[in-house]
Amino acid sequence: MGQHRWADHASQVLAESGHRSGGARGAVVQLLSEQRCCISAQDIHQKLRERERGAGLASIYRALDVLAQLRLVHRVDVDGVACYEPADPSGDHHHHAICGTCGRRDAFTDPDLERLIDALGGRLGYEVEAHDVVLRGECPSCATR
Amino acid sequence: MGQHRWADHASQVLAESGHRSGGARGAVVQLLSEQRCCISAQDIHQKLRERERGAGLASIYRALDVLAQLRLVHRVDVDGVACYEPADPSGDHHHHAICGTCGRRDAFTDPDLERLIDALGGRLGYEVEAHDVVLRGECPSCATR
DNA sequence: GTCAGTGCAAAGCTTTTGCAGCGCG
DNA sequence: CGCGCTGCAAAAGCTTTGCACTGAC
Repeated sequence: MGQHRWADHASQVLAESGHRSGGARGAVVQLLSEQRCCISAQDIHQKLRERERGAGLASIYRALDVLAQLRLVHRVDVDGVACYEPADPSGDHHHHAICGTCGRRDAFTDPDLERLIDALGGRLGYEVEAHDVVLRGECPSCATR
Repeated sequence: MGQHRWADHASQVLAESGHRSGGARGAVVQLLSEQRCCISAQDIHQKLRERERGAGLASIYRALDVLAQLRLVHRVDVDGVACYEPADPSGDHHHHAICGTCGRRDAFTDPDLERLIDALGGRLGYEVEAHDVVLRGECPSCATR
């Protein structure tokens, strides 16, 4: 999905659910829409400070909390810290490969994987609402070095 | 794998790598071997205190750290807290389904899933060392209630 | 004007680290 | 009888909460 589309979609959903626009939360939405992969609250804080528009750390956490409850972002825990990324409203989503050496994070999708996981939920009797897959190892750059 | 076998295996690997036995770490290994699914450091602390053999929280974290580095336990992050479980020395492993309502954790295995994930690593160019799959939703008990 | 949103500071949690003493090998 | 292990306490993150103020509607 295009970045702008998500940012617009998010603003719209926020407005429809009675939230006000502008301010710190707007900056968070804007920054999130530009990310290629998931990002932590601390990283958001720092990146916003590098721009003209700083924001309090607490406001960032509160904004992310609201966005997560509206299902506009996904939360992914990476090594004990919470990372967030825009959620595709169409339901498409991806998973992550994380390099243990350089910290690089890559996203990938796989339809077979999704089908398999759906089937698994049924087998277990679980009403599966979400699922995460994380691969850990060395990224192509680090592996050949 | 049987519980005793893992506890014995762990003790043996610890001894072979120059670690001493007994004490807090022994209690952690013993407790871990009795668990059906992953458990957090805080839970270990509390369960050990309920028995005769308490252990300092710091010692538990240090023990888990050593065990993880020797690949005797797997670390799984659940909602921002680290959980640990015995690792099968034969390489077999399982994944987790977590109920968002009651907190129940179930383990499951699936050979197809393992194969698919191995193939994915190759496609991405990653040297995959580990992977985690987490299903979130409602367990059979909560879903029908 | 009202009330959600914001920023700062303080508190809460999990996890890590420093250090002195104990005890296994 | 040395050095690893332990426990306590303090410190170091990440995240949440309290409170007064600002600004959107």
